[in-house]
This record gives sequence, C-alpha cells and structure tokens, in this order.
Amino acid sequence: MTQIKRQPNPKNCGEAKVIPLTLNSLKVACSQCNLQELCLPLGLSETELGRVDTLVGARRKVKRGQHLYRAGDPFEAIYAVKTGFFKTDVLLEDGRDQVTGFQMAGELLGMDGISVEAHTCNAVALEDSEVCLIPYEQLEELSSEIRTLQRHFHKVMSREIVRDHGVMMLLGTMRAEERLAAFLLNLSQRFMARGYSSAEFHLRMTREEIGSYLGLKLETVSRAFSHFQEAGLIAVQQKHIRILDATALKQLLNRQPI
Amino acid sequence: MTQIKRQPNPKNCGEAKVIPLTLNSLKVACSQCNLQELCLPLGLSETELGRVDTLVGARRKVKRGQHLYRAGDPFEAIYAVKTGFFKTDVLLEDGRDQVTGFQMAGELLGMDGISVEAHTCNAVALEDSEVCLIPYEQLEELSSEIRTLQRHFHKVMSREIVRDHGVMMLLGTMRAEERLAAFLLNLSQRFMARGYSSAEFHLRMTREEIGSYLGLKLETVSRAFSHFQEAGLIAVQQKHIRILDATALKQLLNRQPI
DNA sequence: CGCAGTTTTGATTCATCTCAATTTGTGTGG
DNA sequence: CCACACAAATTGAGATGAATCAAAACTGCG
Repeated sequence: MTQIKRQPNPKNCGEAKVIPLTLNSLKVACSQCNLQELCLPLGLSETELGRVDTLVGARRKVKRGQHLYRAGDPFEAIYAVKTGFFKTDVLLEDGRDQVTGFQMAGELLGMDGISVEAHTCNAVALEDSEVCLIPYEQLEELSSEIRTLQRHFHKVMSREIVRDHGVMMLLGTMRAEERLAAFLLNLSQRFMARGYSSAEFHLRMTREEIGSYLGLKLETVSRAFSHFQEAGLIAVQQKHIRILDATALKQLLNRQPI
Repeated sequence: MTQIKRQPNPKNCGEAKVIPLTLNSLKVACSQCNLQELCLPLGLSETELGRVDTLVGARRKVKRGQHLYRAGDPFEAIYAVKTGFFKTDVLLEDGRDQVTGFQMAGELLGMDGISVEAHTCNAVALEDSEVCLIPYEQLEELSSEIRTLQRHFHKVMSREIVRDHGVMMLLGTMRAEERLAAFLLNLSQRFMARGYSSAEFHLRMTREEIGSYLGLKLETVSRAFSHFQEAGLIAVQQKHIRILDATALKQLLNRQPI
C-alpha cells in the first residue's frame, strides 16, 4: 500500500508544536489538526479557530463494524471524521438498504439528523476510526457569532446536497461501468486531497457495499472491475486498486451509451 | 380538476385583512402569507415574522418554461415558491440530464448554490409561477440574530438532504412500478399538506420529466401508469390523476420484488 | 382545422439480475 | 504454524425488466 502522508500523522500533532499534552489539548485540537482545510474550520482566523476548539468536544473511537449512530437515534451532534472510514446507509422496512455515502477524514457526518432531530440513517465504521464530536446546540450558538463559521457550515450542507444530486445523476442516467468509473475517480480525487496517492489505494468497503451505493448487484461490480482490468484501465487485486489510465476512465463518463 | 383551496388565494391575501395595497405590502408579505407553516418562517413569533418581512425582497414572476436560474449563474438568493410549480435538473456535458426534484408552493429553491456561490442546477417553471426572493447575505445576517430562523433554515437544508437520500433509495433499489407508486404517493401527500385533494390532482410535468426524475424512460412511465389503471389503483387521463386505492399503492412499496 | 408535442401501445433487444459453482482471502483455535 | 471455517470475490449460464425502435392515437394550441 503506497499512501503517502502529506503531514505528520495526528498522534504527533501536539508534539510537533511542543505543546504540553494536557487532557484538554488531547480532547480539543482543531487549531492543531492537519485536516483544518478540509473540515469545519476552513477559512477561520486564528482567534476564531481558538473558539471552535472549545466547541469541538471529545473525540470518540469507533471500531470497525460498529455504529457511530443509528437511524432513529436522537440527534445531538455532528461528527467530523478524524481518522478512518465510514459508510452511511438507509434501511427500508422490507429489509432493502441503500448505502448513501462513504466518508473519510475531514468529512462531516450526521447532518441528516437536523431535520427531525433524530438521525435518519446509520453510520458504520468500515475500519477502526475516530471522530470529533461537535454538539449541535453549541455549533448553532457559535455560528451565529462567527459569521465565517456560519457561512462555512452552510456551504458544507449545500455541498452535501450537490453531492447527492451527483449520485442521483449517476443512479438515474449512467450504466454500470460508468457508475463504477465515476466512483473510482471520485475516491481517487478525495484520497489525493488528503495527501494520499490518487493512483493507488485500498477500498475499505466490500463489492456489495459499492454495489449498494451504485445501485448495482455485487456481481455486476465485480464484472465491471474485471472488465476494466482486461482493458488495462486499472489493476485490481481484491480491495487493492491501482489506476493505470485515469484519462480513459474519465472518457468513459463523457461518452453517451452508444 | 378538484383542487380545494384551504385558504383565500394569494391575490386576496392583502384584501382579506384590509391592509392598504401599498407597494411595500405587495413586495413583502411573509406575515400575511398563507404558506407560513410550510415555508421559511415556520415557528417564528409575530415580531420575528415582522423582521423576516424585511428580509424577503421582491417577488418574481416566472412564466411556464422559463428559467428561474441556470447552472453557473452566480448565487445570490434563495427562492420560496409562492405559487406554481418548478423542476430542477442537472446537465451532464454529453447532454444527458436528470431531474433532481419538483418544487411546489412553500418549498425553497436554490440551496445547492451556497456551496460554490453559483447555482449547480437549472430551475424551470412548469407552470406560470411566482417566487419570493430571499437574498442570501441578508438571510445569513438575520438568521444569526434570530435563533429560530437559523434553526429552521438548517432544518430545511437537512430535510433536502434526507429527501435526496430517499430519491437515492428509490433509484438504487426500486423497480419501475415501485418508483412510480412512491412518486404518486409523495405528490399526493404534498398536495394534501397544501389543502388540495390528495386523491385527485393534475401533473404539471411530462412523462419524460417524471421518467428523468425516476431514472426511467418515458415509455416505461406510461406503461406503469396504464398498468396501475388496469389494476384499478388509479385513474389516468393524460396529466389528470385520480388515486383510487392508496393502500394498494403503499403496499407496492413494502413488497420485496418477488 | 391542422400541426406539433405528448402519450400510448407493440415488438424486439440488451443490460443487469439471478442463481450457482468455484476461488481466494481472512481470522481463529488447536 | 497449520487446518479449518467463514466471508468475500470471481466467473458462468440463463432469466427478466426496462430500454429501444416504431407506429398510432390523442391533446391542445395557434
């Protein structure tokens, strides 16, 4: 696995700046976090950042397979992924379910819960993960004081809406291989934004979870992977993906289905 | 067409309360609007409502077929549908497009634009319509002062996210007839919430637009309508729909595809 | 009244699903 | 450390739901 970290990893975060490791600095650390530019604090000044530090409460570890929250749980906080990988999914009464998203470091989880003050989907860790807890009441309070924070929080929610539209587009108009290509390119780009390789990465989710997200059966996902490999676009070995021809993958998207 | 208005229609709104028809009272009228409980002002006190009146700027008429905004337009305002009916859609470079939603009275349009300060989809009137313009800068300002407004605006955005998840579920896991049943029941319920008949209504969109929204071809939509009619679930006459057996329609949704 | 756009309906094709068997990988406990 | 069991992934063959292509019927507008 060739994932190159752009910055010192979280554990060294405090040490790097020679800040005493008090309980507080462990609990709260937006101002020390290397995900600032991706996460909620984006665009804040030094002093504003200090105030957000008081907002972000404890961290919470979530082991692989464990739920961060479940549909129906009372809504109290937004979560920022500090490390690890999550999926969110919705369940229908008859047992069918749909993965609605995958979240990685710096991305926010739980905004679906604001509407009815209860979560409407499940959030499950796909690997051992850690999240920062952002109590919603306090976020509201602080964002009414710090205009930049308010603005950015709105942008994050809006971005989620735009992302969902993209998924609707994908599900509504694309064929199987286009969907998978779009999915891989999206992951690639997000890994890159986090300082990892955009060409080589490890899938944290199963074929079934990919299929659920893309509105396909796991066999179809597997076949599409194999086909991409035969065509020399990617190299697949189980969950390990290497993108060999990103350009060709992109072209797959822009081409009308004959 | 049997749409029963619950309250005097908008045109009589001012007259009903014997308020002089100054330019201002025409421009601004949340406090006089019969959509209060559905729209942005939900849950506000009398005095707060008065302040929102100053926020909501001019109305804007949009003729059938005209754009309210286009993808790429700079984002400046949110719109509340006062009367009429809209669709929003996203376009792919290759010409494919996907309807992402239909909006009726009391629903907000344009929140997708916040993220990148430009609209990311097109909004088109499906009948002669009127919207209230809510300048975003001012909405931000006021919502940082009025906590109830802030809370409610967040809820509206969150509800949009939840709605999108529902559409993703529909596109990802349901078969054609389930999708159409879900669509009809959703419309029915929204018409009811606005004081119109839930059993009988007029579709403002074409079969093609329904199909685009549901990820189906227009012929498939048409066939599904015919099939529902044969089964005695609905009566269809072009765009006029009468729901004869809502229970059976609901059951269609909860049944696993064999 | 006629024409264009919309809708319905039919026949056929095709992409994806389903079912099934096999292979590969992973974790556990003796 | 190996063997076993279990989960995940691959691959094939056949079934099927929706798409496509095509034609006819209906609607409403100028």
